[in-house]
Amino acid sequence: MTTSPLPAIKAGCATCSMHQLCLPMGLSDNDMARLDQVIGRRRRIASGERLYQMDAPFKSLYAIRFGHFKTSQINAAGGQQITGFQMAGELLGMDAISSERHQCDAVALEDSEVCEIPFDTLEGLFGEMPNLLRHFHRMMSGEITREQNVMLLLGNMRAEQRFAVFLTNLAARYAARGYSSTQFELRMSREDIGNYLGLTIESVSRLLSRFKTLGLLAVTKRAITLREPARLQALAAGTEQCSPLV
Amino acid sequence: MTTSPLPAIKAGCATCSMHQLCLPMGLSDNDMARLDQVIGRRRRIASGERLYQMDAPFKSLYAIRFGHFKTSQINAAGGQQITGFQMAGELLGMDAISSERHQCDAVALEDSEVCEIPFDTLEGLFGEMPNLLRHFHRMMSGEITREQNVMLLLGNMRAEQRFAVFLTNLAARYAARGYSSTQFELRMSREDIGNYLGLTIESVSRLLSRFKTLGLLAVTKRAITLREPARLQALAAGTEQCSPLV
DNA sequence: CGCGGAATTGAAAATACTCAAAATTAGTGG
DNA sequence: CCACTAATTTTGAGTATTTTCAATTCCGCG
Repeated sequence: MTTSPLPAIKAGCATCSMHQLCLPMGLSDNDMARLDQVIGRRRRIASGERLYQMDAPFKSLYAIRFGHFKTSQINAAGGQQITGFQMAGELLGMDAISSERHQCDAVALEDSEVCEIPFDTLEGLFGEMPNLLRHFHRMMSGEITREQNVMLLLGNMRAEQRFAVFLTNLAARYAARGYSSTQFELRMSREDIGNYLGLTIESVSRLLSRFKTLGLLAVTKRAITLREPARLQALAAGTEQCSPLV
Repeated sequence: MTTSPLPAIKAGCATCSMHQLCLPMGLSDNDMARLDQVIGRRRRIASGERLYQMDAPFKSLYAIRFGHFKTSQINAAGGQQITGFQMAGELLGMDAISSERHQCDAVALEDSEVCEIPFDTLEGLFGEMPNLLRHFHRMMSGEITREQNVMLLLGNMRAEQRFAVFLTNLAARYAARGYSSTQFELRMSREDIGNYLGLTIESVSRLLSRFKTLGLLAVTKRAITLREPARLQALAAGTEQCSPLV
C-alpha cells in the first residue's frame, strides 16, 4: 500500500476548518459533497495582490480559507474608502451580483487562500438545496447589517469610539474563530485602519498612543494586546469616555 | 350589469406602477400571478408611524407601493443613525434575514403603503421560480452596494460633497421612477438629512443656504429645484468644489 | 551601516459642532 | 379664517475635534 503522491485529493469543505462559519454551514454530508463539486479551484493570493478589481466582470464569489483581505471603493475624484476587512470563513464579492461587475477592489493583506465559487453554478444548486440557499441569504443579509453598523460608526461616533469599536469587533471575530480575543496581530497598516474609520493615519497613531497611556492596551508594531477589554467595550458602546488628555 | 361594490379585486403586481423596479421585475405573467398569491395584505402606514421596530421578530419583507420611509439604527448609548431613505419599488427588511430580528426601525415619512411579503412563503417560491430568485439576489446585492457608497460618503467626503451626493442621488432615483429629477419635495426633515449625512442640522441648513446663494438650487420649505444639476454632479463626484464663502 | 517606508509626535489650521437666539412653518382650536 | 403655540429651520459667534503640514523616530532589509 502506498499513499498517493498525486494532488488528486481535493480536500473539500468537510475538512476545511471554516465550514462552520462559511457557506456550507449546516449542510448534510451529502449536500456538502455536492457543494464541493461546484466549488472551483482554490486560489492563492500573495500579500498585497489583488483578488479582483472594481468594474471587472463578476463570475465568482470567493470564500476565504485562510488569510485576510481588504475591500475598497474609489470614487470619481480618486477618493478611496476601505469598506471592510475580511477574514477566514467570510465571503467576498456579494456586492457584484447586482450589476454583474465588481463594485470594489479586494486585496490580500497577507498570503491568503480562497475558494472560487462560480456564481451561476452555485445558483444551479439553490433550487435543490434549500438549506444552502437559506444560509446564503443569511450571509448576504449579515453583510447588509455589518455595513449598517459601519454607517453608524462613521456617521455618529467620535474618533475614540470608532477605534474602540474597530478593536472590539476584531476581537469578537477572532474569538468566533477560536483565536485569542485579547492578543492578535493587526493585518492592516495604520493607514488602512484610518481610511476604514474615516480618520487620518495621524489620528489613528494618536489614538493608539492614548489607549496605551491609559493602560487599555499594549502595542508593539502590529501586535495588539487588549489589557482592559471591558473598558474598551464600554468605550465602543459609548457608555464611557476617556478624556482627550490624561 | 353592475360594478362590484366589494373590495374583492385585489390588484396585484401587474397593475402596480412599480413592478418594473420591484421584486416582480422581469417575471412572466404566470410567475407574477404566483407571486401575487404569496404577497400578503397591503398595509397603510401613516406619516410618522413605524412599519417595524428594531429587535422585533422578522416575518416579512415589505415592498413600498407608494410613499417614503427612513430606516435607522440605534446603538447602546442611544446614538441614532439613519441608514437610508427608501421610496416606492424598494424593499424593506432584508437586513433582518440573518438574525431573524429586525436590525433597524422603519418609519414612514409620509402616508405610505407597502406590500407585506411573508419571507418563508417567498422562500417556497424560490425553488420553482429562478427568475424571481435571481432578481431577489440582485436586490440584496444592490443594497450592499448602496451601503458601500454611503460608507464612502461618510468616511471620505466633506460636508459640501456629502450634501451634493445626497441631492443627486435623490434626483436619479426620482428620474428612474419617471418623476422630475430637478424638482422634488424633500420628504425628510433637515434633522433626518443631517443624521443620515453625519452632519448636524445646522450644517445642513448652512449648506442649503450656500447652495442657494451660489445659484445651484432653489428651496422653499421642503420643495427643491435643482438649477444647475451638472455643477451639483461635479460637486458630488468631487471633480469640483465650491468655496466656503463667496 | 544606511536607505526607505511606516509610524509617531508636535504645532497650526480648518471644518464642522455647540450653544444661543431669532425667524419661519406647522398644527390646533376657537 | 385667524390666532396661538409648538416644532422646525435659519443664522450667528465661539469652540472643539480632527486635519494638515512638518519633523523625527522606528524598523525592516539590502
